[in-house]
Amino acid sequence: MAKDNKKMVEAITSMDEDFAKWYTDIVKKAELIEYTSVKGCMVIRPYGYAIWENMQRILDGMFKATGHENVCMPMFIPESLLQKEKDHVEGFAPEVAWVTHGGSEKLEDRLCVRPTSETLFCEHYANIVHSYRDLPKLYNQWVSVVRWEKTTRPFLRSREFLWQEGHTIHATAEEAIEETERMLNVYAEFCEKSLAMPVVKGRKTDSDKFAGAEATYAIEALMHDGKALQAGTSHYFGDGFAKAFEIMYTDKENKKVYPHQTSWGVTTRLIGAIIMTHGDDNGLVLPPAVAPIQAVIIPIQQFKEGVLDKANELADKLKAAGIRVKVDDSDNSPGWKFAEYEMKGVPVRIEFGPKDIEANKCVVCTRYNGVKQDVSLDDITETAVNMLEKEIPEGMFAKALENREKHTYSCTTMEEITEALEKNGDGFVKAMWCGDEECEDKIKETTGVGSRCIPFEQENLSDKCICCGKPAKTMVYWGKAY
RNA sequence: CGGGGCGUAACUCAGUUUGGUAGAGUGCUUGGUUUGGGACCAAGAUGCCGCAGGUUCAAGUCCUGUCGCCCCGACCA
Repeated sequence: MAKDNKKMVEAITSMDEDFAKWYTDIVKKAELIEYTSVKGCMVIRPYGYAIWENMQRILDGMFKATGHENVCMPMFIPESLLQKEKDHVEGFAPEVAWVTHGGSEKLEDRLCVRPTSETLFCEHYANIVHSYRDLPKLYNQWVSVVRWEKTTRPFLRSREFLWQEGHTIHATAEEAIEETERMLNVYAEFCEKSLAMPVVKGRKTDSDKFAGAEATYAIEALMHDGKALQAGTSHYFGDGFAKAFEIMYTDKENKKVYPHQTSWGVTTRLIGAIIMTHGDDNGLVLPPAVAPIQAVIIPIQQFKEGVLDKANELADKLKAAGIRVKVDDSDNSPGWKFAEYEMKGVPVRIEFGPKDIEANKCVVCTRYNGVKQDVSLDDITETAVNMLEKEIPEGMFAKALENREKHTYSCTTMEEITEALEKNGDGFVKAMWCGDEECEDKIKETTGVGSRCIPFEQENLSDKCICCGKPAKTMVYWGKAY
């Protein structure tokens, strides 16, 4: 009886039973976040924040390697500045938070808390860009932004969230377009290599474009429940913002011309993406590259002479190889610890007790597939490094890719879409499209799936639009989205 | 913004139908025994029953209002 009660308290809801509940169970029980008294604003706890710090470190290195510099813009935007670009303000105004008072005094011009910083960068660029010699500027910032969302969910949609926003300005359209693509590729590489999460690269349809952009590119990932998640975006602005903000430079021919801009971003939503891509009914499963703890050592019969000492020695050995390792010498039972670190998604667990010491080995268990094996202490460093750098990320990627393939359906009629979704569950639908927004809307209305992106990797499934039957222009990925 | 659900201990919840001393399990603290899949025994500490009014001799329970959170839709990273 006591045992049943315990299960009720400790267990997480299974994915099949209620995916949304499973998700919130995980973010709470893996100690990633805690709710606060402000809706949509969460405490990112040390374990969750450490994941973000690891993401930051890797991405920031990639940004620096591609020539970018970090800056920091203010968090307030005067209303007049936000309104300079028409589409932009229309897109964001409905969800901005306003500061109306300074102390007890009402502000003449109210200030919005940045929902994104295009306008701030533009104002700044107008001041510092004068000559072709000033270009390009390849800037990025790591900050938080605020969007007053109605429906909020930890990591996936919060009112304040952490992100990086890159903002670049270039002499030519070609250069800016190249930058847009480069950064999308950086994101894709990061997701696939560091997060072991397969993504589809493509362009957004016009109806789904960023407010003020000429073209929006995105990487789309498929979550375990068959819903799509936009994992990163990269926008090409052309010279639209430059015109609105009067940014001009003098070119080599001594003519005043408009520069071309881009922006691109990823957010803490990626943590949500990891949860929903790799997680299982035992909890979180973290890709080694971003796991705060990569290997946890669980001493067995730790009260016995020498066990803890040897465990710490083993930890030191692994640390020396650059592995983030923890020895859990708390007085919880081994079984409790197994469950705890599974919940927290630690990629590698090492069980280590008297039997192992005697046999000069340890028991290594990999989180993503649950496989347990004996490894000689002579080989443990090499084995662990290989697991963390190669075997686990590759295995996780393959598993995620398999799930995506299983839930990707090529369809040539509307009925096929409905059938596929009903029979196999939500997922990506590949179908041809004429390019007409009316058809886009109609497909969503009748089948429930919206356009996710026009993938760069095109396939010719048919010559006709799945909706109207007119000649098709492109193949589109459709899906239900987060 | 529409629909649904919920606010009682740190957590999960019972108690509300029919008003009458504030409950359980888990967790926490202390001591002991345990340790290869969420161990066991014993002793403890913990409550503005979301908030504000009202009805009543008496309100966690009834009435009115209000705030918040979660889930599902529509929209958005």
